Amino acid sequence: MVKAEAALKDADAETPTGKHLLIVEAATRVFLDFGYGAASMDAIAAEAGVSKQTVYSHFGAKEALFEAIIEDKCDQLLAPVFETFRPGQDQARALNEVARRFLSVILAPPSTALFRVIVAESVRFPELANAFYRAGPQTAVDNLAGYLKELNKAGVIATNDPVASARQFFALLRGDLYMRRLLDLAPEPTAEEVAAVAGEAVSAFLAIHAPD
Amino acid sequence: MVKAEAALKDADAETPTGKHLLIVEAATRVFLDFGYGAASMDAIAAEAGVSKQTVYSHFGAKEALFEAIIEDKCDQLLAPVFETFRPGQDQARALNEVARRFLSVILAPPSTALFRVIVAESVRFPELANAFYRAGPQTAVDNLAGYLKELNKAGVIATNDPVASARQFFALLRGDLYMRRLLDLAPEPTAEEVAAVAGEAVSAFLAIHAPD
DNA sequence: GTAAAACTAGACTAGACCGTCTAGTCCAAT
DNA sequence: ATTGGACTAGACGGTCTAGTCTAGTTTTAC
Repeated sequence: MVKAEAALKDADAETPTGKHLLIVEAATRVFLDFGYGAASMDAIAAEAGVSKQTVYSHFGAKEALFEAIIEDKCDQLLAPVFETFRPGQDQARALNEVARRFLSVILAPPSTALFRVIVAESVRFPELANAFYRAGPQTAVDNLAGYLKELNKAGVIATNDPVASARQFFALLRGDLYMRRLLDLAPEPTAEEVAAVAGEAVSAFLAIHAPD
Repeated sequence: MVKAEAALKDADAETPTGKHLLIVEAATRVFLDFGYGAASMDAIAAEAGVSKQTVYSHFGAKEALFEAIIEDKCDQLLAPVFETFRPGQDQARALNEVARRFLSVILAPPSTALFRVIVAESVRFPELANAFYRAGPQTAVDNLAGYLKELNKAGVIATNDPVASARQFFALLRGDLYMRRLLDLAPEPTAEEVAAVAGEAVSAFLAIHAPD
C-alpha cells in the first residue's frame, strides 16, 4: 500500500504533523499585519510555534513564503464572491446580491490588509500583482459580464459591451467608503451600511443601462 | 536692516544654499520609489548629494522627514485638479474637463507612487492617511459638489445629494485602468485613453442624473 | 527496535540600517 | 582676523534581519 506517500513528499502539501499549515497561517497573519519588509522570519516562526529552521525547510526563503501566502490568500478571499451565484430570482435582486457580497468581501479586514500589501509590493513582486488582478478584479468582471450578457439578451438591461459594463458596476461599488477603508480611516461597515452602498450602486447601474 | 534673518532661522524654509530643498526633493524620490521601510537615510543623503548629518540637522528623524515629504506632496499633487476651473462654458464639457484633469493626475506615476506608499503605511501613520484623504478625495468631492449644486439648480442635472453624486462621479473614474495602474500592471495612459475613460464616465454620470 | 526523517532551540555570520559623533572645511559677518 | 554656523566624510554603536549551522530530541516507517 502506497498510503499517503505522494502527498507527504509533495512540498506544497501539509506534513503529517500539519506544520506546513501552521506556518502558512502564521505567515499570513504576520505578512498582512506588518507588510513584507516589517515582517520578520523570527516573528513568523514564533507565531507558528515552530523553529525557524522548520520554516526554511518548508519554504526556502522569505520571498518564496510571501509569494505562496499571497497567492493562496488571493484565491481564498475572492472565491466566495460568485460561488453559489444563482441568478434565478428577480434580476434586480440578483445584482443587489452580487453587490452586497462583493462589498462585504473587499471591505473586510483581510481584504484591505491583502490589498495594501500587494499594492505596496506591486513593483517588487509584479507576478503577485498580476496574480491578484486575475484572481480578483478580472475574475469578478468575467463572471458578472457573463451574467450581464444574459440580462442584455433578456432585455432587462441594455449594454453592447458587457465587460465594460461589469467594470463600471464594480467601479461604482469601490466608492468613498472603500477609499476610507483602504486608508484605515473607517471601521468595517455593518451589513446595513453595505446594503445601502450596494443599493445606490445598483440603481445607478440600472439607470445607466436602462433599455430603450 | 533685518535682511532675510527670519527666513533663514525658520527650520521649514530653505537654507541660503538651498540644501533644504535638495533634501526634500531627494527624499521624495527615494520614499516614493522604495517605500518607507526600504528607503534608507544614507540613500536619501547620497541622492541629495549631501552628508547624512545635514539631513538630520534639517529633519530630526526619518519619521519627521517622511511626514514632511508626504504632506508636501499631497498638497502639491492634488492642487492642480481644480485650479483655474471655470465652469463658464457648456456644462457637459466642463464635467469632461474635470474628469480628464482628475484622471491625468491620479494615473500619473507620482500619484500612484504616493498612493501606494500612503496606503501601505496608513496603519503606522494614521495622520498621514487622514491628511491625504483631506487634501485629495475630500477636496475634490467638495469642489465638485459645489459645482453640481449649481447644475442641479440650473436644471442641467438632477441630484438631491450633491456630495454623494460627486463621490459617485469620482468612483466612476477610478475604474479598471486605475486599478491596473495601482498594481503597476499598465503604463501611464495617453491623453486619448484618458479622454476615452473620462467620456464614458461622464455620459454614465449624466445618464444617472438625467432631469425628470 | 531501529533507522531515517522531521523538528527544536539557539548560536552564529554577514550585513543593513538609524542615529550619533568626530574631525576638519568653508564662508559670511563682525 | 576671528568667531560661529553650516557643512562634509566617514567611523561607530547598537539593533535588527535573513539565512546557516549544530547538537540534541521527537516522530514516523517498517
